[in-house]
Amino acid sequence: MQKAVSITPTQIACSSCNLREFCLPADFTEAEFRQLETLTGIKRAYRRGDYLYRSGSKFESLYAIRTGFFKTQVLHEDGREQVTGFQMPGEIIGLDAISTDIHTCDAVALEDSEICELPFNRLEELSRILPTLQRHLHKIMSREIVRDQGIMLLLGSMRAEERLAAFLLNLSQRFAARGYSPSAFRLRMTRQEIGSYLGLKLETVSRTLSYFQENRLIEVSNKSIELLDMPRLLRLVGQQPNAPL
Amino acid sequence: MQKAVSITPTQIACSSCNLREFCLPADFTEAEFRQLETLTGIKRAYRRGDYLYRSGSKFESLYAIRTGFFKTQVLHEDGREQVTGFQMPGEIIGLDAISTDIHTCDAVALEDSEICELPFNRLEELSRILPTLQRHLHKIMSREIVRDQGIMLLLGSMRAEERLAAFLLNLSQRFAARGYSPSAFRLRMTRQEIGSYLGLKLETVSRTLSYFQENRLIEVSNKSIELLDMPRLLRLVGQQPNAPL
DNA sequence: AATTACGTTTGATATAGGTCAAAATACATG
DNA sequence: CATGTATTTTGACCTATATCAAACGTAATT
Repeated sequence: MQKAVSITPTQIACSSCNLREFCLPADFTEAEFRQLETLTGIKRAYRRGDYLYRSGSKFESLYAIRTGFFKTQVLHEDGREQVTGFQMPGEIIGLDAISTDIHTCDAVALEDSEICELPFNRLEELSRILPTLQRHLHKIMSREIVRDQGIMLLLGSMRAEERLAAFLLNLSQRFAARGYSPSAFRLRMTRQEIGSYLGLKLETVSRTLSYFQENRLIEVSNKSIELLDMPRLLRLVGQQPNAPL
Repeated sequence: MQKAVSITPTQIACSSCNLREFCLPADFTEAEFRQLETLTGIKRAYRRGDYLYRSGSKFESLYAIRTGFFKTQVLHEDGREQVTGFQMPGEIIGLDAISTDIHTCDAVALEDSEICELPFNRLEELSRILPTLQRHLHKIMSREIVRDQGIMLLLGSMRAEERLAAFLLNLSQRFAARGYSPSAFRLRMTRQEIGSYLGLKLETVSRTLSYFQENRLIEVSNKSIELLDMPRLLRLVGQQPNAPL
């Protein structure tokens, strides 16, 4: 993460928290902003491997990622784990816990990170006063539902190559939205974690990446990825079940 | 669907819409109820196969299912489809569309059904006035996110038998919550649709059901299912990857 | 009641991805 | 810097599930 995002007027007020998701298309008035600022509360730093919260812990706040990278995972009693997402700056985590006031997944820092805690009660109060904020909160939750549907489609009906291509393109697009290169980036997660997210074994992830490289679709070197042929990657994702590379 | 759900005082006010999800633990005052009732708007009937909404159509309302059964599905450009859920009375559909004001999936009636349309603007207005309703709406959306995480776990790390056992137990539990038998019910969907939902081919669904039957876990006859051995089904779900039946 | 369309079951066979294992590489720690 | 630990790659082999195909039921339609 080197380059900063261009800050539009509407983003200044909460740029301290990098609340991309909250700030995006919001058209708050000056007065509303001041209220919003009372919300953007405690900031915290996390080291790689630290848990932001654990499954089972009490829900108090949503968290906006300022810098760094997180993963969320649900654990099955028998020890199997499923990575449910990778989150980057500007994204909000903790939405699952609203349902029961108990977190239903773990959130773990994949690198040293800073987050901004958003006490949920405060957020609800404010969103009763600020319809724009209310709408925004709803959109964020709905977006998460849509994202999950996309993952179901991926897990339920794509083969390994498509899953991996979709994964890389998704990261690419999210980096681009943050002002970073869409075609060259560093993976923050292990092959194992990618595999868990995509419903594949780590060996399959590794093999498929190698295969993409042989075919000049990407260039991989450990965690460094370069997307060499986006059009072909895109075609791969929207393809018939057994289309050739 | 033959037996009605027992109606608690808090459920009377909106029982006309069977808004189980909204009514569950809500402790509204008399006055609040009257306001809520202004919301529960248009009721509509759908025939089997009818679309409640389609992917791409404009978002106006959430829908509460009063009677009947629906499925939601997302379509991939190449024609592949993924069933993302089966919904029964008292459940709310349409949450995905809040994100962009456009529906991102289709909702199709699996049998003749009645729904109750909840204009979303009205719902947002009301939930600014009624914190209980606001909280409730948030919980419903969050619950959907949690449900989706569960499906990711299922699709990403369970094998066919576990998926199907989890599916049957989930239906069982939801029927039970509505006052119907948890152990004998009729599937409203085809093997094909079950397969799509579980990331399996219809033949695999059929074979696995037959296998369960041979092992006296269930009794299947076309769409009629009877769960004969819930404890064993439960054990099957929470089991090591390759545990024996 | 006969006809047709649709859904389900079952079998035989193929294959994508899993499993197991070993070597190679990167990364962290004293 | 050296040493140990974790991650990644690659190979050989295996298995769960997909695919293809045919027969069988069931439910709508004439």
